[in-house]
Amino acid sequence: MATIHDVAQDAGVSPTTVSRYLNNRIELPATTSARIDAAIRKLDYRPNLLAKRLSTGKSEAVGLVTPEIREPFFAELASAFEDEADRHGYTVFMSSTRSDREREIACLERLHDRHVDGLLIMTNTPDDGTLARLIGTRKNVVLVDEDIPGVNVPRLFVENTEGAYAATRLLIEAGHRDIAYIGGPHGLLTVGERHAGFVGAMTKAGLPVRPEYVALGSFAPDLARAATLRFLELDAPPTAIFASSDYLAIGAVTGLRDAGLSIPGDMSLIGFDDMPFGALLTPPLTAIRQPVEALGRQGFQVLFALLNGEPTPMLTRLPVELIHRQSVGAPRTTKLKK
Amino acid sequence: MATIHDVAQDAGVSPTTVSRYLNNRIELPATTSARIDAAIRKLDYRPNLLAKRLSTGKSEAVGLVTPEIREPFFAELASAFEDEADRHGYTVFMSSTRSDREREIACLERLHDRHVDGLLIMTNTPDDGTLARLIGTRKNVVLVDEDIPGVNVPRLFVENTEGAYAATRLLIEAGHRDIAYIGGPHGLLTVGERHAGFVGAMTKAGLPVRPEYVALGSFAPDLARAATLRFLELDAPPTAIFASSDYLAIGAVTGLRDAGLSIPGDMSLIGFDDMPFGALLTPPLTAIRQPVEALGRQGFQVLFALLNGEPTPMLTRLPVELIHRQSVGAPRTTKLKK
DNA sequence: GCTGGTTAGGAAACCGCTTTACTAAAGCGC
DNA sequence: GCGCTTTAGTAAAGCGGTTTCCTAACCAGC
Repeated sequence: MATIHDVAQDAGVSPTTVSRYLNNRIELPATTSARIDAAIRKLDYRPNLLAKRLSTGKSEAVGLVTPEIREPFFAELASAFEDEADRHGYTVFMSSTRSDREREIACLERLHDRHVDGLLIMTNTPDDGTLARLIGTRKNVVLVDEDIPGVNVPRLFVENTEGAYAATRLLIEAGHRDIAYIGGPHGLLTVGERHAGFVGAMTKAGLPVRPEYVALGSFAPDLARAATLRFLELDAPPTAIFASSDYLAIGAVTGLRDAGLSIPGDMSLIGFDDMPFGALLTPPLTAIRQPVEALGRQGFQVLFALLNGEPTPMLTRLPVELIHRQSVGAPRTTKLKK
Repeated sequence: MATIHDVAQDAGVSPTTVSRYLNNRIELPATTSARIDAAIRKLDYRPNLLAKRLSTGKSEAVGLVTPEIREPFFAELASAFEDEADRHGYTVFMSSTRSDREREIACLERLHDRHVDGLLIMTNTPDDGTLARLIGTRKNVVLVDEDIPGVNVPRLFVENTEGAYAATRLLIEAGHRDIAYIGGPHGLLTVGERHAGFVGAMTKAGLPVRPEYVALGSFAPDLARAATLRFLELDAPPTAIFASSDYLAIGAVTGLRDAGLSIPGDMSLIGFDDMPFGALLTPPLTAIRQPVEALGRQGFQVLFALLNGEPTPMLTRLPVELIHRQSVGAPRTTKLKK
């Protein structure tokens, strides 16, 4: 492969000149630049990025850390992030940590290793402080969707509380009083905020938040399914369920289906995320839509600003939106068959 | 940040020694190695990967090129691929080309630029020869899922023909004679093979393949929806549809739902891929399952072998599996309401 | 005490590019 | 034709490793 030296030699100038010409750090007479251009074309020269990076200390690559790229929420976000990065001339290293702390740490190391210039991190397992400590020592990190307590980096979240409030309000306005809530793991910002929104709406409406109607624990659909079946075992099962992610809603749908119940006839259901598959469920899932595309794009933009030393908002909240579909109806009037 | 020189100085040896020690290219007396280890720990030394790569010419990173990471098939595959790569100490550069030829080419360039050591490429738009020509000049490329005609690199496909044959057989055995087929864009191996499997099964059963029952064109669900509605306009609409991808099946489901028809009562439907959401549809989608996890893992393994100069199979075919669910039933006995 | 083989480790070139500091030559004003 | 400013470049020192020779010191054998 041709190097900058070969080009320089062919064009009869020094490598310095070629380098500076290529990086627009010099004005060259037309004849000289023409010779360089010709040499580049003739030799099919392409700068060795590795060398360039070693020299400049920049990699023009950013990392995207997701818990699991298979999950539509992260895949959608990744897609938007990558598109935006590409548009700015950055390539992206993508990692699925599978919620493994070791792998999350490895990604941070990669940043340390100058593998990437910056990192957008999404996590969905509560941090014991390890991550926070590590991130504290790094530059150019942006947190999206979920917080890691104790780190002082730009963060991009959605209006979780407002969204959950709106979701709960919708159920209340449909006439529900016995509303169950399925959330994710304890100790997560999104979980806490959405729960707070739920509690807020209930309280404001003068409705009790009954502990047996609340299931927190994980983001696994299976647990949501189990929680749903547990709700149905109660003496007075709820008439509506608010699942704080579409993934959890799927578990609820499965549970209800297994129990032979209909949505929204026997049980109303509302999700949070509004993933494409939500519209395909029967009935199509009513949900709070997260602006996932915007989350990805703005996530990159914030990171980009950070990389360029521009001022960045330390906390951005993106609005959510209520998407009306058909999984919410009036409370059932008959008893559930057991 | 500490460099190898700092470590060497602190340990009282030369950088050469540290480098060789770190790369297991030298046997050192315990006292010396202990001093080096201590220095590394003390200085929190981490080798600069960029420098290492420039020096060795290897990047220990591989690229994964997908048309669209948002699509579950690719996301699932990416997840498995990444996991396998991680296990081998490789990091992965992931790209969503959005089926943009320019971006596909850019990924290939990245390989050229030694950004990555190898590339696993998935495409779903027919090639006009551009890609083939470019790949011809590159080393360490593996093709997965879809072929690019005219390139001589290891390829990893599934048994498309057999799968389509089995899907069609299932419909035939359920009593269907008027079976429609929705495929992807012309000129793609998977499309051709699946179509061939469909035609094969029909012919073998002595059934006619009616051109008005065949819709080829793209992988967009919307087109599948439109095709489905077109089928319903026919004087004698088919009684079953074989969609050659789950994504297309979704379009068919939407079309049928819009037409107020039930599955499988009015129309049987079978998909190809068996994505997680298939099980969530109502009714759950019967489909040919592609071994997407294996596709990802073996894809990496083949690439890994290639990188290490080991012999690699030039063509691997992974078996598919028929997943029985509830979207296939007996042909309707009554006329469709128009 | 000399030779030859280990052991332990180092000097220097190199990977390909960037960048700082510097200069030769041309142009210009007077 | 002398000094000053531009113009058009260049030499060389990095960036942080790896790797190919080397060599100094020690020891065994004769």
